[in-house]
Amino acid sequence: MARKQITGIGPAPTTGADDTGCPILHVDMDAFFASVELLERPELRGRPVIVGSPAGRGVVLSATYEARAFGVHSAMPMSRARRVCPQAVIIPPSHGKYSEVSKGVMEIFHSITPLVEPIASDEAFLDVGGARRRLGSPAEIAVLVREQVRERYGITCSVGVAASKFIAKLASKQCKPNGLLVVPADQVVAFLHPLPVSALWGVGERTEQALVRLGIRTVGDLARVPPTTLQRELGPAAGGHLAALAWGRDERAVTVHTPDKSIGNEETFATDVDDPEMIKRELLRLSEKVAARMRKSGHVGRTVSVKLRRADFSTISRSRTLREPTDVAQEIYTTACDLFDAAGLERVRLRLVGVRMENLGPAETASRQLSLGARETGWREAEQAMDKAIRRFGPDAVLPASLVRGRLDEMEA
DNA sequence: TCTGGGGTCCTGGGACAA
DNA sequence: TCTGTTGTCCCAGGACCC
Repeated sequence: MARKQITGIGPAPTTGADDTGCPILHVDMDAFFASVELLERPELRGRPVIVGSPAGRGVVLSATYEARAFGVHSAMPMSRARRVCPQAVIIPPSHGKYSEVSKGVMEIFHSITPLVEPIASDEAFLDVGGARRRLGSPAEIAVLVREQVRERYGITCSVGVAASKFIAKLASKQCKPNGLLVVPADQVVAFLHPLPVSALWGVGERTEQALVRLGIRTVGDLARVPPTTLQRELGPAAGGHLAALAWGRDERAVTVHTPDKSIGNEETFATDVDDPEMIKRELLRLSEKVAARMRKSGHVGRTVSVKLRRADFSTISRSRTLREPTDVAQEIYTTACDLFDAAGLERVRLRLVGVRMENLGPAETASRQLSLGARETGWREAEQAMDKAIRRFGPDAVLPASLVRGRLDEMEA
């Protein structure tokens, strides 16, 4: 889903350009969540529609182009979106629906090439180098993808075609909505250099400010700065990365599978909370959620990380690496509570808490270590039994006692 | 005027071992 | 035995992505 607002003007959208040596497609669904919602509510077509939570502290997840015309964009606080576009129809998100459509769209991509790298529910890179003989040139394949997505799901997408992932991604962004843009290999620099520096991957608000302070506003400006200067100003990794991107150099291949590095959940309270008991109850709920996801995906993790955001939005994190990897909620929860206690934030108003497991590995490893007698508490078996009950009877079938108590408190209140 | 949730990656500092 | 160097791991924080 497009988050960055790219304002630079690229070349006119084209499908007749030379696509020799341009095997990479970046496919990006247009206003994906909003488009999916309009499938069920066609009467809203042509009207400003915002997908996001109508109550509480939320942000815009997706908005139709009619809403964007008023300045609404993804990640904007809902309160502000309502203010700038009061006539917008607001629809609460239904993630299940979006992942259904996303799954189907990814199937279309896989019918074209096995080299598909999903980067979000609504976008993916495709390497179509091996599909030319069967399906035609990359630009022809891009046309085919767009037709198939529209025919099967009635929603539009934009496709960038280029020699590298980075240029293909910029191209799809430039031709939105409902466009197709080929950037020929010999025109990469001409395409790239007029763009604002914020168009580059890795340049967010902070880095843009730092670059503007150096008098760098466009990618062309950036390209003229010696890489050593960029590395000094932005650090060795970011500086080197941007120096390469400014000349269109991006060697990354389309990667079909990247292993998960962490699994976590976080929750923003409806109102700020300073009651340690309530915060720990939330830590338990999040630990249960994270552990269940880990067991479902066959992961164990060694590092427990807790995120705490104060009412003023300042955020701290604390982590601890365990002796043995785990997927047991009770162990995660105990560690999370220790970390919370040690942070010294009792009676500090918090707006968000999060629990994350890092240092992931396959669960078989942990089972082997357990069978060697490393740790036998019975919690793992109990939680596996809980998983079974939940699969059979639904998410509320089994709850830890303290969470049941919390719910009763909420009901009484 | 207010800022979700799920992630990845990088940096820098401290501890520790070789 | 002490000191300096280097590499690795751990931890905290921040920037960035969708």
